[in-house]
Amino acid sequence: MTDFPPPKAGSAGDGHIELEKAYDPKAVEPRWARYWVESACFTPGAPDADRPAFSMVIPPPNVTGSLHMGHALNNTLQDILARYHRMRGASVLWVPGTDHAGIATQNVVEREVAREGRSRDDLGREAFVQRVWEWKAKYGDVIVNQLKRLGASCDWGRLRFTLDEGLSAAVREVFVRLYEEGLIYRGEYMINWCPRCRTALSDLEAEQVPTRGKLWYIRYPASDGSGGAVVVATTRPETLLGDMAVAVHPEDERYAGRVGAKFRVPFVERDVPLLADAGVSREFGTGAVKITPGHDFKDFELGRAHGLAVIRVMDENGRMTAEAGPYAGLDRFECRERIVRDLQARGLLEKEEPYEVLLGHCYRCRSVVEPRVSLQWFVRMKPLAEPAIRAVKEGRTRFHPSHWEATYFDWLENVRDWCISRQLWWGHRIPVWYCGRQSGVGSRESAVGSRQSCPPIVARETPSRCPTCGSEALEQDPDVLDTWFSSALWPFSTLGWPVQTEDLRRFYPTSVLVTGFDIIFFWVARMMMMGLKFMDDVPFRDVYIHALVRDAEGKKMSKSKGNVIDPLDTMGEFGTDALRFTLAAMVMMGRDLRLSSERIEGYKHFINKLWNAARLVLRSAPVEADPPRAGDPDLGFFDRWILSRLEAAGGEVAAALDDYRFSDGALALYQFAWSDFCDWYLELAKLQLRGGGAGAKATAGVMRHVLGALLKLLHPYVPFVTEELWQRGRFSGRPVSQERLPEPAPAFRDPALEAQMAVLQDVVTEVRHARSVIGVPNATVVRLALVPAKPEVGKLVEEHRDVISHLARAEWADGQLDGQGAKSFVFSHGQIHLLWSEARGRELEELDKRRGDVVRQLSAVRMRLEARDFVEKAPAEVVERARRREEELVRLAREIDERLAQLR
RNA sequence: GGGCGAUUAGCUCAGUUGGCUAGAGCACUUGCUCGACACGCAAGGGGUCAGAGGUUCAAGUCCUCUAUCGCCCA
Repeated sequence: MTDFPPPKAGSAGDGHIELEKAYDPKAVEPRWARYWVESACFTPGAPDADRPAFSMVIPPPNVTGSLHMGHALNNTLQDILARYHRMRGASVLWVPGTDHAGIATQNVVEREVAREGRSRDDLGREAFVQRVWEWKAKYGDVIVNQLKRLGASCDWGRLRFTLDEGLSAAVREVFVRLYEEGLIYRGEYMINWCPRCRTALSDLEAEQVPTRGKLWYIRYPASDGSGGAVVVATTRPETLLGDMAVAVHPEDERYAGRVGAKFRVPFVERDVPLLADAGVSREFGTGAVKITPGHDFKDFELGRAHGLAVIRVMDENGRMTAEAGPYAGLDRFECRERIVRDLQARGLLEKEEPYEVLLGHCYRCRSVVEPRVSLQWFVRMKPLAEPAIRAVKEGRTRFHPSHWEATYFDWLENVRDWCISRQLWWGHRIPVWYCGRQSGVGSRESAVGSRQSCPPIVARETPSRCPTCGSEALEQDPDVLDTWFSSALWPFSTLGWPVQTEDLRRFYPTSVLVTGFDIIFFWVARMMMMGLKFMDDVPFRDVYIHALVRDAEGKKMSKSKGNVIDPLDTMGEFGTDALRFTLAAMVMMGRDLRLSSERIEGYKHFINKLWNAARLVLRSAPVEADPPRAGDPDLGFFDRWILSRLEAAGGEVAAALDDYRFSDGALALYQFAWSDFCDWYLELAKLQLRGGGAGAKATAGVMRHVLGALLKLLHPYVPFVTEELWQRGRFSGRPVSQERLPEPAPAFRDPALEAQMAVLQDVVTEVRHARSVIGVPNATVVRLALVPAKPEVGKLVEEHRDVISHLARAEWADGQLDGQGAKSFVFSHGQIHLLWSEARGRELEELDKRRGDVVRQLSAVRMRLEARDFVEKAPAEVVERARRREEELVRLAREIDERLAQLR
């Protein structure tokens, strides 16, 4: 392990340490980020029977990417878990890596090449792929470095890339085995095609977006020259060039008797039959629809059922083919306009009306995708989906929050086969070879009834000759696999599979996957399928699904809207810890999180507060101060109180994080640190230290102990400031990231004492309130008398007179102050009298106001107590509480009335 | 069309299996250079828990319906 970064000067040298007045994250964070990476302290270490394994794989960001708020959230949450479990003593492995992101990366490099005035075809496949690798070598680490800067405690030595050798071997192995088992097949089907990217897409990659379009009503004249016609409604008139039929619902009387008649498709002058098919909706348009088996999903199926031929009128660039007759060579959208114009000219356009259509858009380039018949590779999903459904039903993998299971089931239960081939150059080349020069590999649209005589060779190792005929003229399938195909293997491919590694044995299944709901289908479900298929076990025990980061108005952040909050800017302005804590505190189960820089600034203040609390502790309590022991008689009331509160806070954080309630843990620590520790304990500790003696020594020990424990508990959330303070405070010779979280120490828990403290806090607050009401200046020490409502309160107040007097800036008057012009206040624990006659106070209004509250509450409590069945049916304890409350309110009312009578 | 999730203070959100006076942060008002911190301290104002009905001794919490908003799938 490398040495700590050099400590700042400024220590007093006698065990008391002086810190700067304010925390400066910029001066601290880069140092620790570098140290954590260089010291390689986040490796899981050697196997150890005493240390349970905790593992995660990072959702690999695209190599083209740069850190956005979604990454910041996702990785902050993972890092909290990693650091928390590491500090709980687990052997933690968090595997980092990046994704080659086929289309996205290819697009980026294509644009780069285009700036040189060339296309990828100009370069040729090999040279282009080489360019992409060069690009990756140059820019591929950008996001990795940003993750390091975020503090992500990954085992950076195990950084993986989906196109690495090992991961490629995994991809080949999976492909071959699925092929051998008949779960991968090649066939000619309707797929989504992006004419811009010139590749097939899976169903998921074609996003259905409601789009404003039109519905055109087109007349197809009867072929018999009778002058009859059928009118069809369509949103895509240009496809009529590929029409092979017109279809109606079999029970639609409007077309009764006309089924079987022929009609003429305009422009191509093709005679097509009127078919009856129950799949046709009678409500849509005229009830008659055109059937284009080559360019529509439904029509393709319908065409198969009725034995219609498939013709393609559009090519891979979205241009019209020779089959489009007079329109050949036109772009698809231009063609649509021309067709509509020409229909109008021929009087074949009945009408057009506005219509909202669901249009598939390429999820990478936003182009409108075209349904297109082509020869592609597919994964048969049903047999893989079934075990994935069962694993979640049986609770072998659990979703958090669990309602996402419904989404998961819904997709898997209706899943369709997955088109996995992509007509790209950047990715895992499909491990299939075809024998013979004439195999027609390149033309994926003519392979039906292909001339090749030898079966395709599907192999893990690149073959040198055809096993069937011995020919050496082999050609590899030109396509690459869908990027998500390799992502699906990520939980085991990163651990070494197909080699049976030690890592696989130790860390598979991983403990939890942390990801956003938007990739449940794309990624989570597919990993489940592949993990169960090839590892015979689920890939992760838990799936924690978090929501999206939005702007303050709840809108999705996007560059075009200009509402993006850049995590890197934020980290520079407020500090990484502030950003991390904000994200963790705001992430509520399954709900979007509305981020604003005000919010982050607020938590920056918290970090500074922590810094200053440490500043006080480190300057006041020497390094050598002994940690507290339960039962030590030197421990004061308030020492025991803060130790008890610390126990509670530690327990809350652990319970919260074990349950993925990140925000509950964060808020518990926020409350503990700010309210309990700073506002109350440290103020009391100052007093205690001034008293000197054994009590002061014990308090110094408690101050350091609680600060140390707080730093550990906060460390998973805010690693930088805690690491800095741990080191500056000389808490141990190791980084806090390598420390163990405090073990639960139930001996320090003391709920009865906490209840007493709550009474004291009420008393102090009440005196402060009274001062404020009657306008006593802050600096003035006021004379105070207190009449306790109960003997216990009196005893408690007596024991802590000095403390109350200090915190409330008051000095005790002996005996009553009545009749000396004192102002009086009535509250739950008694009456307060303040000697203050200078200014006209607002005592009367205050008493009146309080009287109103008391009367209202009293009537509510009485109503309950007098209700017929309450006393009989409610639990005894609830009834008892109500009775006590009633008594208290009666007393308050009486005392307020007495006082008011005196005053009036 | 099917599904999921919301609706609580000006804003963003908590609120376990129904049970004390519905909480927090931010914002707001007032007063503060008391030896950690103005990135702060102290005190305070602010809510018919979307609406209607029901179950119950008791509903922000459970059930039904309505309204509005968001997301996913087709």
